[in-house]
Amino acid sequence: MSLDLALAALADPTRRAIVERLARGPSPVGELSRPFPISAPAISRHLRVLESAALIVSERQGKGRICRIVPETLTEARGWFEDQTRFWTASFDRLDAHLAATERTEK
Amino acid sequence: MSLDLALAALADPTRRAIVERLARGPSPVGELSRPFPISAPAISRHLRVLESAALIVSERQGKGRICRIVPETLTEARGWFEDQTRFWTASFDRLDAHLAATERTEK
DNA sequence: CATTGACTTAACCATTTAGTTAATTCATAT
DNA sequence: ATATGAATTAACTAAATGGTTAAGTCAATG
Repeated sequence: MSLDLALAALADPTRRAIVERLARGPSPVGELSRPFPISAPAISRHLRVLESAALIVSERQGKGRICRIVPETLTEARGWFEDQTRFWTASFDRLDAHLAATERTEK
Repeated sequence: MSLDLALAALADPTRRAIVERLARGPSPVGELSRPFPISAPAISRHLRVLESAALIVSERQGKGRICRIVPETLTEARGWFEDQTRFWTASFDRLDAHLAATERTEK
């Protein structure tokens, strides 16, 4: 997975809305595009961006095309945030320790 | 917080590296920029992007400027991913239930 | 087998982005 | 008062992005 591609893809509100929709279950392209006031080609390109970021996959189904989410990619991206917030928590703990030590020293 | 701004900011590998560094503790700009092969103005603009996304704050300190992370913003962004993966888990559960129901019916 | 429906590709445009070098600000040290 | 150091602002360029309309693909249907 490329975190670059995933985060860039998710930075766009239209694409994020599409992902939010797909997290609730698969959907054909036509239905996905319904809520948005932009042209079909615009949606098509958003989907391609999401697909090259491996956030979704799609397959033909009759005339149309059905999209579904790739949960693993979302999970991996989530992992980055968890790592960072974990580090921060650790720093916070170290700060606590430092303050405690300082206070002890200054007594 | 704007998830748009936060994710767009974090989509760039240089900025993500800066955040990773700052998650471990505050740092002056000069030290932050050391690992990167780009000019000082380029770093300066990356920092401004991070700051307008509320991912970091900075304050003057003598000649230079010190940056520190804003953990809340990272936490809120993480929340989005948790929400989505939670929904996916729920869908998965529903699929389980559906399959179970189907199997029951077909028996 | 021609038509229709559902998308995608092509070609184009305006805006944003990430980088550059040169000039500027602002606080300390001489 | 001036020079030095740390970083930012200005001005510019090349590439990427998100939108448009018009044309093309491809499976199902009449």
